[in-house]
Amino acid sequence: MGLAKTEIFTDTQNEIALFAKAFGHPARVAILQHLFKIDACFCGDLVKEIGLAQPTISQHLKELKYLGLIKGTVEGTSVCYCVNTEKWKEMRELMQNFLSQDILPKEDCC
Amino acid sequence: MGLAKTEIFTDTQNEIALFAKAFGHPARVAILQHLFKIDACFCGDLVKEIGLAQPTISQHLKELKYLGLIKGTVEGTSVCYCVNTEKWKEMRELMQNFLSQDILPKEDCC
DNA sequence: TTTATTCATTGCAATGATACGATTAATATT
DNA sequence: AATATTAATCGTATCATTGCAATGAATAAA
Repeated sequence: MGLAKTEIFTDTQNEIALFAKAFGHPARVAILQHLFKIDACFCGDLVKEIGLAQPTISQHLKELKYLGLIKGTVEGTSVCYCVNTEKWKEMRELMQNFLSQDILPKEDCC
Repeated sequence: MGLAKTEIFTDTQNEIALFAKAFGHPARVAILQHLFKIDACFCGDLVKEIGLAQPTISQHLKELKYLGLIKGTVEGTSVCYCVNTEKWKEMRELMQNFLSQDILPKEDCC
């Protein structure tokens, strides 16, 4: 059916999946890396930097903005994007919890 | 076109996206959490635990196995699944590098 | 005001992902 | 051998995602 049955999972599981899905495309990974590297960036610069069409970049930015991972403020005809560090840390906390489940060293069973 | 243009991104960016996509579904998050919790698990147990049909769980397991994050060994009619801790740590290294880009405290620009 | 620039939105085509019923393959059990 | 159990695979339906051309909206520059 192409639809994830979110209702049978915990909030945490769904939240992890949502953030992970945002990183599930190399363009969004590249956008975030670039925003971290140069602090702030206009959409047009990202189009040049990444190499995808402007509507495509705009769409990826929209998703990242929807999750709160980036912010965008209008500056004349341009829009300045940057990482929302507050939300980023919140997300990282969640993801690192998930990634660090194996603190206790265990033997692989199979 | 529904196709990510992987050729215009770096290997690292594509790799991050691949692993992230694996965590982009709550069922796979739940499967991994359960495998960590009880060390090893049969497919049938996961079907009961998660609440999705057996073919669906089997499909999710296949993806996790393809990425090397889990291992599965046949035990009679059952298949025992467990986390591949080696690969898991490798993946975590990659993801944590990405998640820790903001070590230097910066001001949000917008 | 006219033109240019910048970016969002819309609409479309193509592909991917999710879910499951039905079936198949393999081993255990009787 | 016949049956049961377990899990993979196949086929199919449905929705999601990706990408871009075309267009629209808003501000800046002439």
